[in-house]
Amino acid sequence: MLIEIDFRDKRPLYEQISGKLEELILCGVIGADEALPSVRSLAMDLSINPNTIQKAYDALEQKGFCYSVAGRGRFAAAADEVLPARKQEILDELGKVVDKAIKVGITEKDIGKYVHEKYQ
Amino acid sequence: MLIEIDFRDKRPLYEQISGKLEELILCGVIGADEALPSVRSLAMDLSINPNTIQKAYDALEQKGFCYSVAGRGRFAAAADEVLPARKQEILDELGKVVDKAIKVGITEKDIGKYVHEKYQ
Amino acid sequence: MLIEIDFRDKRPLYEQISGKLEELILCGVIGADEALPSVRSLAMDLSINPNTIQKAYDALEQKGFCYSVAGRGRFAAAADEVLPARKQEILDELGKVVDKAIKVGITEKDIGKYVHEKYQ
Amino acid sequence: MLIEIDFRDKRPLYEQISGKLEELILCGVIGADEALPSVRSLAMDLSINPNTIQKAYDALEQKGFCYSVAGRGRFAAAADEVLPARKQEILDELGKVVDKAIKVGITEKDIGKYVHEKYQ
DNA sequence: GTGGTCTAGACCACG
DNA sequence: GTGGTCTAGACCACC
Repeated sequence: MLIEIDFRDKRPLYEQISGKLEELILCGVIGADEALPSVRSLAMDLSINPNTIQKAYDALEQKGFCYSVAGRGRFAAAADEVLPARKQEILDELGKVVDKAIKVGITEKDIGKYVHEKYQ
Repeated sequence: MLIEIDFRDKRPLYEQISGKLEELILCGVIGADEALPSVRSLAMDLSINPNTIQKAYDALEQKGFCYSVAGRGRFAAAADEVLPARKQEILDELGKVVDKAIKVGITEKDIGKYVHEKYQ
Repeated sequence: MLIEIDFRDKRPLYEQISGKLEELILCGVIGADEALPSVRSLAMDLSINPNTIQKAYDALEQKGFCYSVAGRGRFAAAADEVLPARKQEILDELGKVVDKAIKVGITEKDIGKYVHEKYQ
Repeated sequence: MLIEIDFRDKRPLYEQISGKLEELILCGVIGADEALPSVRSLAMDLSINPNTIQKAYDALEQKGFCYSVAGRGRFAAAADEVLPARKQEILDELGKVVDKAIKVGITEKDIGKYVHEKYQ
């Protein structure tokens, strides 16, 4: 699988996992209506308690990144459906960071330069 | 006092407190070598246990935002001494957000526009 | 366990504990990613309050000697990751002592002889 | 006066002060049987509580660095009388640091090189 | 079970 | 009065 866990990461495991899956869905690595690995198989794969995977999937579904069909499994939502919300989420985050930057006297130009480098 | 606590905030109390104090010191509201409120008095002020304040102050001191003198009290460090580190910290944070933005297809131009609005 | 507490020692308990653990990790007695005793169990072991152990572990983690995983426990960092910093720390300490020695007229040769004996 | 206080120093004030005086006496800046400043004048000088100075002088006298004459004041001991003890004290300290160095794998050669630089 | 946070109340050294 | 350490016991999220 494409998911790797970083045990040093301070975020809870389930959040790491759901985060990774969000990415995979958004980037199209997991296509629309494609089946996600079952709770048990993914748990085996990552050597992690199934409860934790369950929690990750619950969070994912709650955010609209996948849907479950009773008795059949879980399937990815279409990237287009969740992308706009996700974009807004990121922009909000960006807003907070910029606020902090302004407070300590980082100029708009500094940020522009820094961002530009990232896009190279 | 200039510190207020938000009990709905998910962050631990001590982090909220040390965060606020960081700001106040960085922005010069608390000048270099100015005395910070004593552990006990701030605890009374915020109706919070002194141990929690102590922990907040410990974190603050560990980051270099203040220093303590036995029997005398606690004093703010000069803003200049900690500002550069703080700036870098914020830029790093910015970097992470931009990485996410790139991943979901937000363009550099979008970010630039968004940032520009913030600076108005 | 390999940790013992000396109540005559003037250093605070948490410092003694974190100090001992630093040693054990640096010398490889506790290998990389090996689990450290849990806060509660070590507290029982040493007949010490869990909060004190927690504080010791916090200090340890802050210095990079271990990392914690929520719900799983605490694990030692690789010795290689922290050894260089520790070496520098010791050399700095050495520097201070040598400065004092110079001030009172101890010769380089005296020190050399003294150090040499230690290495026998 | 030649004494300066560093409020960021974690050592208690009285220890800083007695330490500085020890140095001055050992290096001969304050000659044998020379009068030390009175408690009150030194307290004024450093803007410090006289009790603190008193404590520093007590420590100094207890270590043999000075002696007091009732009604006349306090006078420095001869450097020769206290030097040997002080030298041994420093060598002991050196021993502890070297022990630590050995434990983390610093070689005798490394130490030699480091010490040599200090003596340049 | 684990780590993390918080409260309550005590004691110490320092100034 | 100040900061610092320690104990006792509680609650939470995570696994």
